[in-house]
Amino acid sequence: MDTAKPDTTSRILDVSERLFVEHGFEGTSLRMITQQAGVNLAAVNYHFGSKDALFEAVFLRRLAPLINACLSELDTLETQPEPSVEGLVMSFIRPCLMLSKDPSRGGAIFVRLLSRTLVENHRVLRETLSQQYSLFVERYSAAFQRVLPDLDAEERAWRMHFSFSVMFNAFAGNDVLKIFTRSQVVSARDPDMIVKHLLPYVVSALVAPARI
Amino acid sequence: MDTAKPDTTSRILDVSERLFVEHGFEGTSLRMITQQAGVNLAAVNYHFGSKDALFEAVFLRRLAPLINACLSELDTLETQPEPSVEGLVMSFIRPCLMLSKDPSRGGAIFVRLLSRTLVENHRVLRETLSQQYSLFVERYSAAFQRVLPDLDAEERAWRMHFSFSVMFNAFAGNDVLKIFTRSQVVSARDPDMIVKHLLPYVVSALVAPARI
DNA sequence: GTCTATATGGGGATAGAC
DNA sequence: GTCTATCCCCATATAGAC
Repeated sequence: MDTAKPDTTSRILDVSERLFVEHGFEGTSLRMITQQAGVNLAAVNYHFGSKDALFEAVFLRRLAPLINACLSELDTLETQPEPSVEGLVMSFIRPCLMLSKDPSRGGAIFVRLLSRTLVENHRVLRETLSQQYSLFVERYSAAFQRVLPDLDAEERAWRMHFSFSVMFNAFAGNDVLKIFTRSQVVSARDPDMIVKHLLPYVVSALVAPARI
Repeated sequence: MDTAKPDTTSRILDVSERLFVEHGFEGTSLRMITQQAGVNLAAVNYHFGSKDALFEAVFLRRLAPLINACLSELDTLETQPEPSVEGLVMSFIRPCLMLSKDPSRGGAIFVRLLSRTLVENHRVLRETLSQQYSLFVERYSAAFQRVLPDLDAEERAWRMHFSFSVMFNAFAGNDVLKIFTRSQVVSARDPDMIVKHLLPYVVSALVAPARI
């Protein structure tokens, strides 16, 4: 078993990922990071150049594999003669599920970080990443058009928007009802439990006949 | 027309609400707030005591009216012999819509702040507010049980969870797909447009027959 | 690559005059 | 209630020894 501690760069990335999601970008100091990573304070600037660049590196490490897994699922789906709505939804859920079950727990944390950074509307998502992965939305838009051809484009776009919203928040573990109650209504941490209820919910909403 | 500038306390609250949602709690300094509000740096500590207390005050000003509007809608609903799922969903949407259309724009900003603070998992939502408004979840849980009696409790809780998640994020203007594309898939800023598509989406998912 | 020491600036909070 | 001036702490970043 490999119990040797990873190199400095990885240790910083792992700790940063956790601290950024816990305290946010502004709320996390280099002192917290380097202390918990067991490295010297100057190490972040030596290895990454700045706190901003470190933040970006945290994303670049995990986002590409996630996107590529989704695109690969879409490739497979497109070879099928009659792709189902379930299949399309699962092409997004499956990679998220994979992340959520990451034994190192880094993946599960990353989805939360993505969610938090999205709501923070941070520069790294607005600029660096959005232009890099716009293909993702194009491919999914086309795929949704294929499985839901009877909806007009506007209604289809909204259902897609809502569906990604609920799926993403489910995996990020965002529980709106937590605002109003200490005890959670659902035990939203077991990924398989999430999917068991999430998939039928989203599919039902997507395939509902259009209102007149 | 009343063009007189509001008093110092209100000005600080208005500016804080906007800056907190824009830059987050940690990313907003008292210097930014007092400068934009056109008041002295010491004013925040004089009127609110601390930055933490100011943050809490920003919430307390708007959350109580929102909750009370929802509870009042539920009261009305419970006088009806056969409340519909649409009616129940609208009992949450209507007060959110009212906020989103607040002519001073403060309300619309507040929903975003609520969303951001939820994801930040800030102390003020975890401690101060959750115990104060746990009645909200109890009332909605009971109401969902009444309109969806055929679902088992677990499935109902999950559907309720997902529904609040998608509704709340819709009003907060959170667009997951923005991560991957500069241009938004939907023009998510017109509240009426949101509701026109949101209500059917949520209702379809809620009323779908339970899977075997 | 790693460390210590430090430069430089901004943060929240407050004392005390007006 | 409002202002100035200031305290003290912690932030990021870097210089330079090892």
